[in-house]
Amino acid sequence: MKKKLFDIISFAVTACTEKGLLPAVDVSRIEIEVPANPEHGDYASNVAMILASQAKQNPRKIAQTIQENLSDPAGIIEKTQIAGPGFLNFFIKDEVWKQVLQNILDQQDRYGVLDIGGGKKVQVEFVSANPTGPLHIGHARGAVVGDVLVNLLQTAGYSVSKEYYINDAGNQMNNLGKSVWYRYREALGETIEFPENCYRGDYIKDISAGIIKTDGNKYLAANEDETISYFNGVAGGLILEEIKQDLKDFGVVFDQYFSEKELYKENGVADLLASLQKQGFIYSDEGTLWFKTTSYGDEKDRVVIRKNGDPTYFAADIAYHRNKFSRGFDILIDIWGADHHGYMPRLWAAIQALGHKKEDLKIILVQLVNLLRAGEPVAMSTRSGEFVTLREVLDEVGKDAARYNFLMRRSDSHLDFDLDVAKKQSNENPVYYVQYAHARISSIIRMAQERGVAMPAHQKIDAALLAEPEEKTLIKMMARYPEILEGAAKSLEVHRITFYLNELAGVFHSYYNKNKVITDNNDLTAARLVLIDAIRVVLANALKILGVSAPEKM
RNA sequence: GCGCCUGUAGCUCAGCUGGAUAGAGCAUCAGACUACGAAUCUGAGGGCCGUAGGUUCGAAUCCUACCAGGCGCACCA
Repeated sequence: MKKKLFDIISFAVTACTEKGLLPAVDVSRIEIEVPANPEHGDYASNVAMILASQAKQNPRKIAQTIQENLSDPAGIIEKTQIAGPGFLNFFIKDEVWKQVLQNILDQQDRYGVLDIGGGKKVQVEFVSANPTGPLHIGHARGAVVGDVLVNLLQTAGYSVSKEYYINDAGNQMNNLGKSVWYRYREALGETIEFPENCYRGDYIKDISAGIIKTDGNKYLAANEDETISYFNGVAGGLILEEIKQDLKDFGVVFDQYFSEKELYKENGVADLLASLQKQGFIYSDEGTLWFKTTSYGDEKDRVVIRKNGDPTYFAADIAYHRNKFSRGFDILIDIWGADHHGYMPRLWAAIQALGHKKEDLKIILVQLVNLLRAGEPVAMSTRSGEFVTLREVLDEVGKDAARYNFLMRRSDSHLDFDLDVAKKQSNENPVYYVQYAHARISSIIRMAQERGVAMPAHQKIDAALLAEPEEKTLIKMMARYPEILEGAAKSLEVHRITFYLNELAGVFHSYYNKNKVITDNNDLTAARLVLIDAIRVVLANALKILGVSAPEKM
């Protein structure tokens, strides 16, 4: 709809220019928006105000000139008006709005599918937690945001792949093996002073107990380094499997798990660094290799090879991102916890050195979750083993409520997650509000069938009967659903869908309380059944993007 | 000290990338089931959009400086 109006307006502006009424002007900056106040029309454009400075004329006068030169071959405009400082307001004919009901019910679950992505290949990398312990509630937010973003971009016409980067080549993994090793010896009777940098969670004890069960105490006599390295692999594998299962139950299934170790195969990292050094992006200083990230705006250069010869995490990450691009992705999206924000400039520097544009790597920061219990902050740390796992939240709050909860806020705003409130599973939880609307509609349709009123063919209803204000509002809101998705996809802001859903459900509930769907008037009943069926489709489509179920009964 | 994020109703947050009279939910108060599902609805109160300047037809939104909170500032990941 916006697009149609944009064409009409720019056509009119061109006509004015040709007639010499307006100088040649740039039309690209004009905007078409939905006014907050319905008295201002269905859509409003700021053309005249934008053009005012270019054309050096009074905006209201320009608006009038444009208004007089509008042509509307498809006949969608009921009337136009000039208002305020020079807005050009458009009122769309009722018949045009009613047409969206047909569109929705013709397209069903395809309604809202867009082609703005043009099939471009996008990769979204998220969660990517080290397999040193189970996922906790802090990881859950990033998991949901990433998963929903993928769904959204797919709906918008991108070809999207979701990837989990397994950070399994560094010190932390070694500490994991060590932790298991200490617990192993402890379980076999030794008294152990547990080191500071080891993981203390109970899951470590479970893993060592498992090893004892199958292999007994034979590692006590074995080479310690080899044993730790072996335990490391065992523990990492087990934990990763658990992570995958937790994510799956949370509705998140990755297309690809990528191990950091892959990058080191066939000297991959070293070769890349050598070639970058040849190009002058890397220099050596007393046995340390530095990447010149400052030449791309970072505040200081960064080490890639330490004095002791070991590559840094950053070195591997450069190789990783080159690997991603080499797989043919046009756009990369990384989702990080906001505490890593300081890392952004150096990674952008790296991909630019590799010949890519900064815009080709988008980084979404997800603020950390502030965990509360009855209003009191809860300290969390993987190392100490004090944390609330994703699994616990899933078991107690449920997938739908947990996911919806994380989608209620912009990702870069801080989020308080109060366990006592979330676990209550009360109607304070907004997810039920939306699901209830869907269940209610399903129930009405069921009821109609029980009373012998079949769902009418949507092409045959008399849409003019839908004359209640709420009915018009509902239809217009549904017509805007694709525009909401487009805005969310372009800005990578998934929370917009959530807010849209709340609003749509709200208008429906209000409508429901004022009007009966099943009435004595057969034509009216038919029209209203079609209306609510369309609402049901839109609710279900949007909920599907969020990965939240649309129940027919609750 | 430097950098990033945030500051909007008592609380938790939106505000469509600069638009018309700043909106929801929760909480408070007053109402609505012999009606397709009351997990719902109707109404009321509640605001110096952190502060001060600037940009322009127009600012919660953009710029600058302060203030407050969070997070970073490793040859950790």
